Amino acid sequence: MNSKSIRQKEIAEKTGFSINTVSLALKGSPRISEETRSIIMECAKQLNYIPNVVARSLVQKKTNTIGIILTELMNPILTETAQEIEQILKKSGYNMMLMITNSSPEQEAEALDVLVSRQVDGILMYPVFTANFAKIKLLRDNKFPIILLAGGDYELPTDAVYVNRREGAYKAATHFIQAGHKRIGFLGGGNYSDKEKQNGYFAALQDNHIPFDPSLVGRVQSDGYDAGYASIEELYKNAMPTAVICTRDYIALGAMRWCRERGIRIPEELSFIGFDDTAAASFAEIPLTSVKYDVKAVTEKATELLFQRIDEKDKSVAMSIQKISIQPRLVIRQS
Amino acid sequence: MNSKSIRQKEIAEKTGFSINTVSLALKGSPRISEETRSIIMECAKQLNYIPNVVARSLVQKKTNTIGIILTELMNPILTETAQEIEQILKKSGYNMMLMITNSSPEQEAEALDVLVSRQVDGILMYPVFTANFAKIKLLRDNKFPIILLAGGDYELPTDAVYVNRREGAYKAATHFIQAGHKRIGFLGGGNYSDKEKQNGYFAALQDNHIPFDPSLVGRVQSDGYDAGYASIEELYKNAMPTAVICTRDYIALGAMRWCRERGIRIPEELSFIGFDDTAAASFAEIPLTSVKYDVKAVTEKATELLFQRIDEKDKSVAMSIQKISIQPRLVIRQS
DNA sequence: TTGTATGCGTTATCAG
DNA sequence: CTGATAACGCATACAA
Repeated sequence: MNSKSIRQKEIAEKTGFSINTVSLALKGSPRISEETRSIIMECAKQLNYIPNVVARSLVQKKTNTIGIILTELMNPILTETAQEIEQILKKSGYNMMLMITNSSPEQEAEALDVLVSRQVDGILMYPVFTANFAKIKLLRDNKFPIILLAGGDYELPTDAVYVNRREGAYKAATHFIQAGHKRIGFLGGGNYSDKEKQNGYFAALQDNHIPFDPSLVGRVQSDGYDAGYASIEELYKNAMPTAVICTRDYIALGAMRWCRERGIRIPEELSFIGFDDTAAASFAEIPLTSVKYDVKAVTEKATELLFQRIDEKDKSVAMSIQKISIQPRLVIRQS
Repeated sequence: MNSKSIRQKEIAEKTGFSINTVSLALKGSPRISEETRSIIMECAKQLNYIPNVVARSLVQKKTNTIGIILTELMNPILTETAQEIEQILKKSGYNMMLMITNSSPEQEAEALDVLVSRQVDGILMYPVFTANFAKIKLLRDNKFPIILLAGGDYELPTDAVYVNRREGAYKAATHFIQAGHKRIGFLGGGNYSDKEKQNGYFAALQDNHIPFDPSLVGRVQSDGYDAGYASIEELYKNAMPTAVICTRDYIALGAMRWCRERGIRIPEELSFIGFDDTAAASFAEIPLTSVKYDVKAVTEKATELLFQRIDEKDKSVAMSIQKISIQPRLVIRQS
């Protein structure tokens, strides 16, 4: 891409060897004599030769690129996911093409198409919902390496590594129950992961023989601080809970602010548990108990699995589909 | 990449046309009759043809890929930067290869090399420091499109779009001075951007004829919440400031917590201003006044400039080097 | 309107 | 140990 781009051809002409010899020498093939190798290397350095990875990818049918599809980046969990994946990939000689879907199925479909046409060696994706499962299944059927970072419960025969949100909510509810709470609220949105959490909450109530009161389940319009602030009032006034599970830390923090402004004491009058164990949870005025999403565990397992799938493409044997579930952990603080 | 990868060749054989005709028809060339075009399109759809962008890139000498180099992703400013850039690039038909340097000059150099060898059409980078300026200059001299997202003050003839941190600190200090503060502290780290802020702080003191007391400048070891918490004590006890400018919101929030735990009232006894206007600043117990880093302005200007540089490569004319400075704005809250 | 020939920069195959 | 030749999949100039 320089003004005069140096190719192997130039250094072949300069040194008098064939292009082939140059190619072999540059990648340190043992078939080339030490002497000519050093001549070629020297010349390459002098001309500031930079290999053209695009050409190499074309002939090797391998781009050393992994596509990452995320719904957004501002969610701290996904930020960390992206960062961790980048670190791991780099160590293994891969680079990362990052696509953000804004939780739009159309953008997700587009991202999949783009990545496939760019010949990425594999894809890690945090799916929007189930909208593109047909497309994903098609890829999977063609042995394309693709791992989902969520949705182990999905009815889709695809590899997935995910945090068991249902279990997280179950643990949160159980924690409240053991502390003597009887009226435990739930505040979340309508998306799939929140539904999973809600199921865990229900299960804990049921296992502990606590009757379910529908008014204890509040709905939130978005998943930010403001939404928590805006939604807690209705839940609080209608159901009078003594504890509330919120599907995101920020929702809990917003709700806690609403309480603070009205003199409702936390945790004496009302307790909270959030999800994801974000930094904000730990340094809130009243540090928030939270269900920790173990990003490192997810990214490590997911990349490991992805690399296995990539290796498999050459061989004929293939592992069966893997659904790897990571257990969440409750980080107990003062809320 | 499918089990049997469909190429233009296959659809040429199937339809009886030449590969060339197929190629032209698929990209909707007007030179192909409507009839054969629809035949070819139909066949392509049926075979689920996916173009090989790698091959296309090789011949066109254009990858439609932009490299993004960031020091990290967990810093909210950089998270937003990455997300915004992705959105803008997508609209213009580009995709993004993301590299994280962990503030290591070695990793930064490596990232530059990788991106160049991958033939990206341009690079946007948030530089670690000045370590790789020779390399960057070399690229720039070869007309490689590269825009720095920081460091307008750097002595480097390269395009840059950045937020004027010096000006931000100047505004913060002036705000305090106008509120009657005489003993204004400064809490920051030793990196380049914090130095710039410190210079703005000095300038404001000087312009308002406030004598400078070295004990008012505190040093922080990292740039997180804990660092602020740990570092405010020394500054407070040694210099007894009535207001403190912190180089990051999190530093301020940590310091504010330390004060709260000791009954120091904010803002009556001690005021704070942070930098970046992060979400955490707005919903802190005492909402934090902060110098807003206008990510959207930076990313929009930077991509615009980058696209111009990319266009220029074809033409012989070239703009002179651009240093675009974005003015920060003080978001005043209750701290 | 369509087909032929050539090239993008590299690696792979097979001789020598 | 080294060199000639053919791929990789697509796009382009030039013919027909």
